[in-house]
Amino acid sequence: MPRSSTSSSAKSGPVTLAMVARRAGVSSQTVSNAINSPDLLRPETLERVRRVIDEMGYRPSRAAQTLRTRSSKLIGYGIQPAAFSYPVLDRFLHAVSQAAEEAGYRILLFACPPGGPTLEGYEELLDQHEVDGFVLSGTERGDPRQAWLTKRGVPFVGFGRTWSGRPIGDWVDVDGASGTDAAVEHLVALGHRKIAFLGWERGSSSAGDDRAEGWRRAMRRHGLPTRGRRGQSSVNDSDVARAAVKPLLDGGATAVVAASDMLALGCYQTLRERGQTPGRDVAVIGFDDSPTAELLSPALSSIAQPLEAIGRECVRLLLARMAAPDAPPERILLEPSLVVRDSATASLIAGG
Amino acid sequence: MPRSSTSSSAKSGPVTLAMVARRAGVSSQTVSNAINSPDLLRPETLERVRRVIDEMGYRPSRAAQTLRTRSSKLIGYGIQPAAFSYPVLDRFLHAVSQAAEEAGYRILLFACPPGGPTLEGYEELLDQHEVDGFVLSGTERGDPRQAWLTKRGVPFVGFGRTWSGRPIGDWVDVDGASGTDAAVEHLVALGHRKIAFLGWERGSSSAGDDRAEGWRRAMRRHGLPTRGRRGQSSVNDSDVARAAVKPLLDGGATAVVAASDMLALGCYQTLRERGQTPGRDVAVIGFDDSPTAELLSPALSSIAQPLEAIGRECVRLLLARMAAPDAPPERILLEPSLVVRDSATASLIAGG
DNA sequence: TCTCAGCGTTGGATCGTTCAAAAGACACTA
DNA sequence: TAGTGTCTTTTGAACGATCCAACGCTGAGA
Repeated sequence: MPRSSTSSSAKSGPVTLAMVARRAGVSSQTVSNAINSPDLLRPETLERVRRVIDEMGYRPSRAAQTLRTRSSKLIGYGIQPAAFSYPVLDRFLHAVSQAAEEAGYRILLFACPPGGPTLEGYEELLDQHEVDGFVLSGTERGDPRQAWLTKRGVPFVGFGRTWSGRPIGDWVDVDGASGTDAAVEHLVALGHRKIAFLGWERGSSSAGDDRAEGWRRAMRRHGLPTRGRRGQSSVNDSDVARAAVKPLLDGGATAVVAASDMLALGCYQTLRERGQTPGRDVAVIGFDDSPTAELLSPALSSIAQPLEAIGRECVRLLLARMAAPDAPPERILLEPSLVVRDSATASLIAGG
Repeated sequence: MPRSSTSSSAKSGPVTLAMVARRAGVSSQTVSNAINSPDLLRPETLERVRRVIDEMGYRPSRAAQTLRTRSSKLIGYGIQPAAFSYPVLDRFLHAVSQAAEEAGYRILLFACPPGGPTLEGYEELLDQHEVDGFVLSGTERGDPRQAWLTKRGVPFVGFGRTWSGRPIGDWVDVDGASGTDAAVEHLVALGHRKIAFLGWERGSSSAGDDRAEGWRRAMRRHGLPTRGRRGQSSVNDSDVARAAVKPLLDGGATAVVAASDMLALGCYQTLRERGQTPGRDVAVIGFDDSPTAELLSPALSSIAQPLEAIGRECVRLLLARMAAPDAPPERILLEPSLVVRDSATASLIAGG
């Protein structure tokens, strides 16, 4: 019956390879092989060693493994202050952690200073050999991290494309354009023609531009005009968001696709100020499917990112990069999915 | 001029203590002392060693330090799947990371399985000597973690009280009762008398019961009846939340204090269904001050937790416990602050 | 008959750091 | 001059794992 190391090693400190070896009557290298390359052992030896490992509750010391193999089995993730984070960060972190663990890795969190990530934290972690690689997120135009990590030969994967210049390194991203495109399709099917887009300032956020592009191309495909239907808000200001909606509504828009749930909320507010009801007078679709979306009244339709898949792919690409540093870069574009709720179900054709 | 290890060690691998020692003309122990106990060196030697360290961009290897000192300088945090997390987790994690870094520690994330944290992940991390201690959160009645960690002599700190039986270990918590008490005070000052509380099922969440208690005592202090004014919703179901609000409104409540922003949102919805306007017809105050609170219309008043202070205190208590394993436990109760927004500003007295 | 690759295992060196204790330098006293 | 004490630096040995080059033996191929 397996026993935890607690009881077996109560007085004598941790159980080591050598202790297991002595008890099993083999050398410590054999025990090491039993764990790392079991096929090298004769089946009966393997069985015996394994039994002793279980009996003694042996677990290899990560510090010693790291020192010897020069691999910490840790993946660094720099967490940014709240202002820059996004509403489903917790789900993303859980997904990445889970995927990492399945591959024997863990996530090391470190705090990025406010005002955008600097290289300092990354450099320290690397110089101390504390991590094997990084997962980046919140990469924007002019972000120096990818180029710097590439130059140093450090494995990394971005959640989010590299937007500036030619692409650097591996990344996983969500096809935001495809999401807003699908949103427009859904609205057109409901009978909407005057569909506006509420995003951020042009060029201020690459993901935002991408989402705008999906709207634009779907509109064009249906022969619908986009002029005067694109509203621009600043990133973190709900007042500006509310103001930006007004010209869209003045222009007679019957539906609004927003680049985030926060912007969609701004849209809700402006509608209410005008005595209109979101979902009935004007359809609204958000982006991110944040937890509050389904709690709003009316419940907010939103474009959901496949976070579990994102986490899985991030880890997969990162491990592949570690295994083959010179392999050609791999880029994964995942499809988001439109979650339809009350804010975008009423049909314009049937009248409502 | 300090140079990163990149350039100095481009071909020869990492800069080690021995390399610094050779270049500085001292033994490696002296270099170690220069870093860990500078007062042992003669000032001029110290100066010389330090210059070489800078020149070569030397940074000690954490793995080697960990192996030798048996301290990884890592703090474990088990992240739970989204359903159990709470809306300001990202800010909490950033705060803890930051505080940890200032003390030379980092946060190691690991994924807890859905359905509540198990001991397995904690045991593995400990047996492998991967972490020095833990920060726990989401502790509820019957949570086995504190007792188990205490028995094994592992340092930990809870964000959230231990509720079952007598208290175990150190913790940092927010005085939820004080928060809801203050909310009631604020509402009373506005002229409200019929103030309801919307919480979770009695006993299902200890923090929820605590928040209810603050409401009850403040009501009692003002001689206001609480009977029939406490609504109970289940934890993660917005339909139930909406239903639970109805009897409260039927009872003539002019204000609702909710145990979370999500519940407050359910309250918004029910009000709208009845053609009433939150903030004008019925005042609403939420809890957590999640990012969406200020984006709602009307902007939701909410009780904000001092997350930076929480992170700081968590780290402080944890380090203190590591330094003195047998010291009496320390418990910190922090005051939340009421953030007043449009959902609770209209005075009942002046009429509105 | 001789060479040699392969079998499963072992001993020894090594990763980079810190700890404990010894050694050297130097001044001061007897 | 030898002895004592203080201050500074060095030496040698861990810490716990993995990598490398053997070990002695067997059977196949030349």
